[in-house]
Amino acid sequence: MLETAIRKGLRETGRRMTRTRKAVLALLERTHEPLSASEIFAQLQQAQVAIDLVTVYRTVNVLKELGLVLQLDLFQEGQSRYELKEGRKHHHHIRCQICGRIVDLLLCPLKKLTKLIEERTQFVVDDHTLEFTGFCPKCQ
Amino acid sequence: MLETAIRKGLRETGRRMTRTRKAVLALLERTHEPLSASEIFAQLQQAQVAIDLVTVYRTVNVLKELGLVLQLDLFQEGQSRYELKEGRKHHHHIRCQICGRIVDLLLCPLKKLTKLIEERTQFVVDDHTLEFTGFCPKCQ
DNA sequence: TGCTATTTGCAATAGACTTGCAATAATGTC
DNA sequence: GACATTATTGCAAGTCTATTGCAAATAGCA
Repeated sequence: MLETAIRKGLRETGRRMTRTRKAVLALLERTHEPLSASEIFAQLQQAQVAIDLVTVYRTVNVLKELGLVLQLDLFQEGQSRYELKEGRKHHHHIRCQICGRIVDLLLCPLKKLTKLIEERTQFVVDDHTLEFTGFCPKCQ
Repeated sequence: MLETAIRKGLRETGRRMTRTRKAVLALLERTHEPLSASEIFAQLQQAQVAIDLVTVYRTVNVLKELGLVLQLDLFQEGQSRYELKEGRKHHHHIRCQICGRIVDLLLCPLKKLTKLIEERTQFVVDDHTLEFTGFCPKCQ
């Protein structure tokens, strides 16, 4: 179970498993799209979980620090989204400009490119974002 | 000269060439890194150009609408940057996490990938971001 | 030069996210 | 299981980026 593994990570960094952390984790676990802080807040409110938006921000940041959650900044959305890492492979996303639906792209073509960039620029590449926008089948 | 071409684009959309638009354009023309609104504001202040930050935002938005300027959202920077398009090829960037230096990557490997994504997801792909972070030679 | 519509600056506002602090709750110890 | 310690929460306030309303200034044309 996910919760037990996470409890361990929390304890190791002097942190505690709390009602609100459980709730955020459970929500991310049952949701199959990356969620923004305000979406997490709204969904938990609807599920009768008492939580403050501030706590949502603090929670996703803790989960990010523990390496359990990934922060995404999609193309010109103006807010971050969060998704559970939980054994998932590195991947990217495409978002529909009309309905906002986000679909995972289970591929990353950038290993070779990263090497090329390191050679050309003498940078050490640390991370990258690659996000697409477009129009989904329903909205075309 | 760039200004004459731009004056035309402005007139065609019922707009005017103004002191502040000239100043922003000239700054972007002589700068070789994408600039944020607050950087444009600060640099113009230093150059004794009287301009309000609001006007900077409005100006870059107009230039974007005219297709003269590109808006970039680099990886987790929390602000947009703008660069002159002016006959430049589509390209991407890498930013140093230490000193913030931004270097152009004069390549884009995504044509084939875009096609593949369209086949797999049935989306029509409209745009993409691809930005790298890392450590530049001086900061390693 | 003068007229009119566009643009500007200022103040106020919006939205995402963070911080300070007192109150609350989770964990280890007895 | 109760207690003490320390992390966490909620609330209010603050920060930062960006936008909007409106009166005053100014570009472009006759």
